[in-house]
Amino acid sequence: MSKEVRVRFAPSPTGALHIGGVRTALYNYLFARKKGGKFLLRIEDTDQNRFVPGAEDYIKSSLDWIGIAPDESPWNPGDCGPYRQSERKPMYMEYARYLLEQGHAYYAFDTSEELDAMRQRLTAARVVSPQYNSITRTQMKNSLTLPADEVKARLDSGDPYVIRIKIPRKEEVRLNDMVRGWVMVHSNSLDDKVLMKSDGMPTYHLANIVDDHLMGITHVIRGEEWLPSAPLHVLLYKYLGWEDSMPEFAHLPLLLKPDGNGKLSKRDAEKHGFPIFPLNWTDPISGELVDGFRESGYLPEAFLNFLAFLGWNPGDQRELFTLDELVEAFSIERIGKSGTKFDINKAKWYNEQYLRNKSDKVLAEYLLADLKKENISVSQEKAEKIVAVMKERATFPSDLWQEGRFMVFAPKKFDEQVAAKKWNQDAIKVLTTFRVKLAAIDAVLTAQLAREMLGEAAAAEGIKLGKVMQAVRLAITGVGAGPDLMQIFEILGKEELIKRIDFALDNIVAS
RNA sequence: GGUCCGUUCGUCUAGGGGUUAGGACGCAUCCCUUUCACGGAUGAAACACGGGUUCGAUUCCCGUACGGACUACCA
Repeated sequence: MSKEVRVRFAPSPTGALHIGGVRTALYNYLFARKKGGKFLLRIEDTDQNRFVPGAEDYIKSSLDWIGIAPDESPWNPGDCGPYRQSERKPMYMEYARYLLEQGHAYYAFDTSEELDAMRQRLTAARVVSPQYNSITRTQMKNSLTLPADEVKARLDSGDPYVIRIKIPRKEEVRLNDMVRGWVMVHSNSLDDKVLMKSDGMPTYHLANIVDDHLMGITHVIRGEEWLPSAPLHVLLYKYLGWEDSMPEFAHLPLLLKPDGNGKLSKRDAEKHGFPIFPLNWTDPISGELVDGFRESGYLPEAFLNFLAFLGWNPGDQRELFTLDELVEAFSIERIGKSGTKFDINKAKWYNEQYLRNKSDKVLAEYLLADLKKENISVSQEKAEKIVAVMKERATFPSDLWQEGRFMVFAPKKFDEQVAAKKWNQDAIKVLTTFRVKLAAIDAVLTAQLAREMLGEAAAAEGIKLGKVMQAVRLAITGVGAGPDLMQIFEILGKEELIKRIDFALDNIVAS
């Protein structure tokens, strides 16, 4: 029997959660569900300088929005807590000490000025990669170069120090990535990364390995930006004696800019006018607001579906998937290797698909909510009729109202181009006759009845209905295009129609 | 610069030693329709380049180019 799958999403609370992060979380979630395992969330807040208030709530809300809440998290702890690295601070030193004892790590006392000087010296000497490594460490202030008593004295006196990993000089480090296959790196291209910072906090590298091990993580699914440091992580598992339980790695392709190249960034959102964050976010320091998919009118199921397909596909030609269907279809093997450009058109298309699949009842709620903001009230019945005819042309729920304002408000002005082309004596005659007929009926105006009456009006004037339809539409809605006119007539009703015809007759100026 | 990763229509991608290289978004045309939209149909549109290996390569290998990530006491 194989071990229960446990995966984690491990964001840093340094600002709004980027869409790429949401995708990483989603893939982790899908994999966990598919394998009947657990999806955990761990907050990686070891850098106290970069902590941003509210970022953690933002992460939670984002995942909740698309329905992928973690099984274990700071706000829903399991047996492996705490789930914030800052709260796990006391746990890391033990492992750093073990590394020290085993000779795989050492104390370093260099100041940042000394480190800068070292890098400058190496750069000046045209060393290809100036780094703290097996060669340069012999010239720096650390427990490898300093006499033992001085090291002890420094530690005892509370001198600031860091603990660095001692990367072996000649070793081939390899890992079998689930999306990329074998990746090999020679240890001489690795540097002696800091494991414990002088403030007593671990760096990402140590904390990550320790926590993943302690939390029983079986698969690490994360962004490709981590691939270069994965060999370091492999080495840490080995030195900590956890090689046998080392998780499998899957490095996800990055999300790229829609135009040109480069990683998708906040600037792209501003430049192209579409969101790249799941929810609205106001920076607590600058006060700057960035738009979210949710507030921009994207439905969570559409956003989710869109996101899943950024770098993954099911291998067949289906494109519309619910979360459950995604779970069913998901596999890491079908994740692509290359970076993915972000195309907002596809996101809009998904939104349209999901919007149209919603019932008129649900859609009416969106409409009613928008109407309420403007203190307009219409009946549930009328709202449902309106959305029924509007939904085929809407991308966002707000379009239901924005594109259909004429359903409530009579036009005050009329599209001049349409008026110039279509408004003529024939139109005026037909409308006038139609108005008379309308005033004479008692029955409730249905689309079918409206159609008959308008046809009769045209026939009475000896005019082909098709010739004047657009003018009629103009008179009633103010514009030249829209949903089926007879449906609009039915929704508007007799009285409103008469009013609008009268107004149009008085106000449209024919050219 | 160095290390690592990648490269099929504009975009997301399927495929894989012999295919008319398939689908989706977007675009165009046509049909439906009183209009627009929806829907339907059709079309334009791709294997980065150069060498191998092979009877045959877009597919395998090697280079080149291009792109990306990383190169902090940030994650």
